[in-house]
Amino acid sequence: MDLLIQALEKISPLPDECRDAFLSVWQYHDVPKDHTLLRENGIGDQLFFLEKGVARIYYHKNDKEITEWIAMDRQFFLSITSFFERTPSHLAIHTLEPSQLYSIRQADFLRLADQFHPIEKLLRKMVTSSLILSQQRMDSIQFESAQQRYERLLDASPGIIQRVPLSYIASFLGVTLETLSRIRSHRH
Amino acid sequence: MDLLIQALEKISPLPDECRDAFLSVWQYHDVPKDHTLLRENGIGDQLFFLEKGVARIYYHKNDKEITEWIAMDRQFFLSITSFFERTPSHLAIHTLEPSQLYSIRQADFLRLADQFHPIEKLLRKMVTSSLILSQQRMDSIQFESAQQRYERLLDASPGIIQRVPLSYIASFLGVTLETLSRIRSHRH
DNA sequence: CGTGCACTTGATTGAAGTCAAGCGCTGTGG
DNA sequence: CCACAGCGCTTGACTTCAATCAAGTGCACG
Repeated sequence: MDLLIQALEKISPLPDECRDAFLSVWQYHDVPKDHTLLRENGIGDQLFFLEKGVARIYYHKNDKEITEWIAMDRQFFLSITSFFERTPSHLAIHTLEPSQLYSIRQADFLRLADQFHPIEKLLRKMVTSSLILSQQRMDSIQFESAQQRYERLLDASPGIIQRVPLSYIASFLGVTLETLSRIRSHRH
Repeated sequence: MDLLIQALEKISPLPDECRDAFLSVWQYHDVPKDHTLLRENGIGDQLFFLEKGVARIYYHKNDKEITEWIAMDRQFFLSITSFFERTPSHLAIHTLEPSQLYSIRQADFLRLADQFHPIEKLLRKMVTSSLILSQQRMDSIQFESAQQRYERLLDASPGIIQRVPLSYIASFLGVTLETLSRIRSHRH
């Protein structure tokens, strides 16, 4: 649980008494590669912390699979679209490597936030960073070419190419697999 | 100040003692049409509440003007990009009608959030709704045609066409003025 | 009565999607 | 041990949506 605690403290420090209450509502999962952690069961209202491994959040939209997020070691991640009841049907999480991760239910998080000011603050900061990421991604989709988005991704997550199939990366970048392939061939 | 209080209470109720402290840091502005409220002065880290009127937040990106948001009566609005120090240079706010509005500095908001749990919660909820909006908009940009985005806007803000020049609406929708014009001519 | 602004219309271009075929592994059954 | 099936990725031809560039219209106001 050390890595989780560290990551939390980095966002916003928690006094001991509420830290214990908070940590107790996280669930640990140790799963193999290609494991489907969540599947269309309506319980997508969770926040995750990936201690080690690679995971992918995706959902279906008009029979197409959309990769909403790819998380790697020591990242928090959530399906923004379903954490806040705008639930797209069919949310799923799927590991791409053997992974260890923690999850917390939204309801538990909110209950503790009501009870403890520092947890409310932590939550606010987490939502804020999600918002910033969301804006950056929107900006990227709106104003950058697929080429630039790809280069930005390589920059932000070096090594992702080795660990994640291109088809998922393409979907995450919002382009087709063919387009991604062409981007990769034109620039070395 | 009644409309502001009402709008705040609707998001998250505030006990009297912190409500007074909170309200005291809001600034009132009563400005004519075509008034530039903020202009490239680096003080874009503000949240606004538009009591009455129409306002537009925009910034410059490679010499082009990007309309980030158009707010109408009784809406909160902020430049997400600059409220959280990802500051794009040259943020500006501009009224499109005579308007009455309130503003609060980010620093004041944060200070009071630290002091009062209910204000922290209010802030968290506001950031959360921004995040949801941001996601919806991203989704819209990524998966919908310009046509569909336009129709969605008409739905969400009927009357906006009468009150806001098409060039701003086009920029807000992420298309050129010409494209918007064609969209409008093809469908009634 | 022009000058400019808000918008429209037309012609051309470009980025990415779609459909379709092909290539090179890897793993499994005969 | 080979053969072929399937997956992951590439390549090619064609289409589509929206950007760009370039005129043109019509109205508002000084």
